[in-house]
Amino acid sequence: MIGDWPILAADHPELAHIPPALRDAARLRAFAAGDTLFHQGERPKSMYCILAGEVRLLRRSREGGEVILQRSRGGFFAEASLESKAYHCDAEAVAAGRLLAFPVRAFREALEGGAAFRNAWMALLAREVRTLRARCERLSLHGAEARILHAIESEGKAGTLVLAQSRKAWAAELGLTHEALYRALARLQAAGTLALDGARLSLRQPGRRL
Amino acid sequence: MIGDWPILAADHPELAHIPPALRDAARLRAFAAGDTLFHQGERPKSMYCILAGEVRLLRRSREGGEVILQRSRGGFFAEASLESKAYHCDAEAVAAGRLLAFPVRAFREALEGGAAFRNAWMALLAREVRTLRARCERLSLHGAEARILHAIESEGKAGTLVLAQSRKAWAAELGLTHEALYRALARLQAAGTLALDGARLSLRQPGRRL
DNA sequence: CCAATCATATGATCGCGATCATAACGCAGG
DNA sequence: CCTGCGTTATGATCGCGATCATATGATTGG
Repeated sequence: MIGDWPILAADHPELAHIPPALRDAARLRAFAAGDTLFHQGERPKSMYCILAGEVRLLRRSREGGEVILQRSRGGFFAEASLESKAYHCDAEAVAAGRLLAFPVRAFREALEGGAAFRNAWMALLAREVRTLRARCERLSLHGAEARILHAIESEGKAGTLVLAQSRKAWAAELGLTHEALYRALARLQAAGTLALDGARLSLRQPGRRL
Repeated sequence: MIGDWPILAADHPELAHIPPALRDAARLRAFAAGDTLFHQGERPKSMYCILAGEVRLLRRSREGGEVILQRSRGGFFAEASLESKAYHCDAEAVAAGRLLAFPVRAFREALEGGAAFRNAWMALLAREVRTLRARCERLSLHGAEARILHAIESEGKAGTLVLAQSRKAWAAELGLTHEALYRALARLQAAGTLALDGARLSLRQPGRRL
């Protein structure tokens, strides 16, 4: 049982609608880099929510091939394990951190039990789908500048995006090396397309005089 | 009201769990290339499921910038519109086709009304999230061959993937030009890594004698 | 308070994939 | 049957981003 829930929920909005019963069933756990959270083939016993650190879902083929299916640096992951009888991949921590483990049974009961939590969960999934689809479109653009502009227009508000992470980490999310990102940002700024102010990226509409 | 529902459901598995009441509220509609299904700012009145054709969700900025948020060639899209008060983007048809329109109100009532449909909907969203996350990881790989192998390992069964589309269309999904895909496939086949048989792509584990 | 580490740059080189061009092939429709 | 279109190829060229290297500023921790 977790004492400082309000503090947790403040930092992690996805926890906001967790009902008390499920909250009481949750367990806080720390993990180290290299830890394995679960193995392919096991039956899902918990639903996990990453609070800090980084976890990867990966599938190993017999020949040693390793395929990363997801990289999570926060929030729920492996949401489909709620319904599935067995994991289809391994979960390995890349960087130490903390997570919340919700027993699958309690999670399902919470979903059955209250419309509020259920709707919040469906909304969370639907938002995630929307974000991911936009990210896929962005990643299938060629050229660093196109991806940057796409990100600002699709994830920012009114042409302004405030980064919640380092530019280096953002580069990885954009499918670029950090060098390519730095250079593209410099080019866009030099061209007057973009205004940079720390974590704040603002589009400056061309042809608009100040 | 739609007469040939069983035929539709056979071709579109995502329709399998739609309850009778919602089924009766659905409307079948044809659209042409260039048609606009909805505009940014409008209140969502329907939940759409594409049966044929292609629809794009896009956001237009004042400066004429156009950002594609999603490209749908089948299945539900804009799932988040169930909860939101207004669309955040336009929906435009790129290729003529047909869609099912479910009134939002009826859809929500169906979700409230029966656990079976609700669970099927949540499972559908969770599966979509999983697929999309894997696709994002794939698109952030550099190199055509790496993306091909990732796709086979993550979407195929036992090292074999059967394409449901043309290779050219698959190239777009992999974020590659068709030329790059053809060449990479030829290279992988020449190297003995991959066996090609029409729409069938099979990994041949290196070192394994037949 | 200094050392270590990481983020932020920027330069030089090289390889891969985008792009443009051309061609064989299969398939559908007139 | 032949025509036309889309898919499957393959060749040649070029530009962008990956990679390796180096340097400075910021942050953290001992």
